[in-house]
Amino acid sequence: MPGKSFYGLNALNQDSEKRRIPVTPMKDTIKIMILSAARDAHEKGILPSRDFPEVFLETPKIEAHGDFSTNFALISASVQKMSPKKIAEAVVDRLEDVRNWIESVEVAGPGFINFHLHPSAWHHVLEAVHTQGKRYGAVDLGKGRRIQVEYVSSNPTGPLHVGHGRGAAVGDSVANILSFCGYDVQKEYYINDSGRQIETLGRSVFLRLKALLGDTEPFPKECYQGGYIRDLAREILELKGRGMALGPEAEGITFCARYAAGKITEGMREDLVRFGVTFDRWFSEQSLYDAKKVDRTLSELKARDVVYEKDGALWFRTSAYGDEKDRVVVRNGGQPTYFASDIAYHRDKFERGFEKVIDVWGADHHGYIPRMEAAVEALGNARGRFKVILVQLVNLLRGGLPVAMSTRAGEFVTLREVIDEVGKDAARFLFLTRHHESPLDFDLDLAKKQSNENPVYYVQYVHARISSILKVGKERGIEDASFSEETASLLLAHEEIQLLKALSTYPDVIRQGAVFMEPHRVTFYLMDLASLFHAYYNKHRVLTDDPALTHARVSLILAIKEVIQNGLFLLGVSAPEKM
RNA sequence: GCGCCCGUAGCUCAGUGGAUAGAGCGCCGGACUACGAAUCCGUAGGCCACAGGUUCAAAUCCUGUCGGGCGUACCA
Repeated sequence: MPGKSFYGLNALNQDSEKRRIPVTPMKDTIKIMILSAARDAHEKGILPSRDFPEVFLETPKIEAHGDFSTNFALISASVQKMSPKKIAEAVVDRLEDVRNWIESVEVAGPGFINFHLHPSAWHHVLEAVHTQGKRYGAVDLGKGRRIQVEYVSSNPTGPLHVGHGRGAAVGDSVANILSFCGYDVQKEYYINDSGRQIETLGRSVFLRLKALLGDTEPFPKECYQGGYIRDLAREILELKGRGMALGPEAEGITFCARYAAGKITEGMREDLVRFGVTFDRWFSEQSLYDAKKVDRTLSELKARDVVYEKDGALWFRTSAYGDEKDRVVVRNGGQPTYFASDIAYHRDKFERGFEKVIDVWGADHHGYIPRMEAAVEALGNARGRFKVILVQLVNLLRGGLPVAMSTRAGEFVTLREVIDEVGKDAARFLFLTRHHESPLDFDLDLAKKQSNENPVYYVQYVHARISSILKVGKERGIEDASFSEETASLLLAHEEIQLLKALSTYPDVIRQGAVFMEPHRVTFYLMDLASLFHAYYNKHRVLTDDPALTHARVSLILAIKEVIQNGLFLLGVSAPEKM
């Protein structure tokens, strides 16, 4: 116990030590200032209650309201039974500006406390970015805890289309952000390589195969219509000869199903690699059956007494866990439903030791969420350990007009085609320019445009531009761009302070992106930062006649480059040196 | 019918209860003999769908209404 307080004193008293730990974001430091001022006011008997709310510090939209502002006094009013203004004044009177950051503090409006900081306060941000480098913004939320993100998981019955691309972009970026924030993340793809759909796939290919040999039987509507089915049939014909089509149907279908599913899965894997998405594991549904895990799951459900028989089928009492009705897990006839294997799959995930399990689903599956949550809970896992991220659909446009897509007719624009046409970077970035639950118009023509209409290049251009400046700088003999307190203090232009402020909020953006699992926050942040940089660039020269100022500015743009690169990486987008 | 998501500038969208609601695009007018003009600067544009409620404070939370999307299978 004595050690603890000693440590605290020690850390506060040594000025030089203090300077070496600018790692604490500015906001936290100011929050602590406010709290200790409030405590002090309480001890002096000015504030009656010692029950203080959490301090929210925000950056006001209006510059006249300061660099930071807090509603602390307002939300304390009811507890303290005092007017917000009086509380605010009591706090302001006792603020101890240990780091000498504060230029002025004022009580404004109904009781806001507004902080105006010295420009020098912001220079520490630059130090933080330089010392932390690639780790800048990496708030440790996960502390090494294991989390799994499962995404795409498209059935191997046809190629990936644009909608899957959005799911891939969102899932992959969420996984990246969580990983950056200290979680031990596993990226997984679930392959539905079993059941009725796969049988239909096999039948489709088998029938096309027979047709190749002159069979005139009409092709059923419920079969997969796409041209890729014929291609697969041709491959099989080449591989196995005519015997396959003429032999027993059941065997033919089974072979075709397995062959087609394997081929299609392989194709999806290749498309995803081109898209910059790689998984740690591809998990086969069939493997659950092979390992008897579906059976064992059903036994466990029986043991837990959450299933019952009715009309010859086995029902899961999901309604007892918030679902609107009970669901069948084994059909009349003994066939397990997909729900059964999904339960087994999620049981397996938790058995593998993940503390949290995230599924990224298309919005058309949202009706499935309550039953899956019910299942997870019925198996003894706390509700919060399972989360579904819903991704809304994508409307594909070309020049503002919708591109006709019909999955059933087999006419759709594949993800592969989109990547080939607009490029991986543009596609991934644009998929992340919306909240994932908001529908997205994806315009192929716009995605290709190398103009201000296309935000990808706007952000990447910052990186290329800075790289270019650094190159020129190097030619002029500027080698050292490391942080230095003396030169950093020369960064006093309004645009420079704005950039430093923007850099200081990056950790917050990342934290929110991780907590809410919303990568679009990073996208928007990057566009804002890019905008500030471009404005700065057009107004000020980085490479000047003044060596000290040049050094300061080079170290500033280096920090911007670092953050841009880092943010783009989290989105799965490259940061080019040249464009 | 019931459930979920959405309704914010002409268009596409941000906005975890805070002060005067923000971007981009589009329109119009400007800025390169200097580090990359894929850039920048300047105007204009709003009953945050509507009506109540909660509170010091609501685009944000609650209830209802209207409009759009999706779901509501012994399909996935």
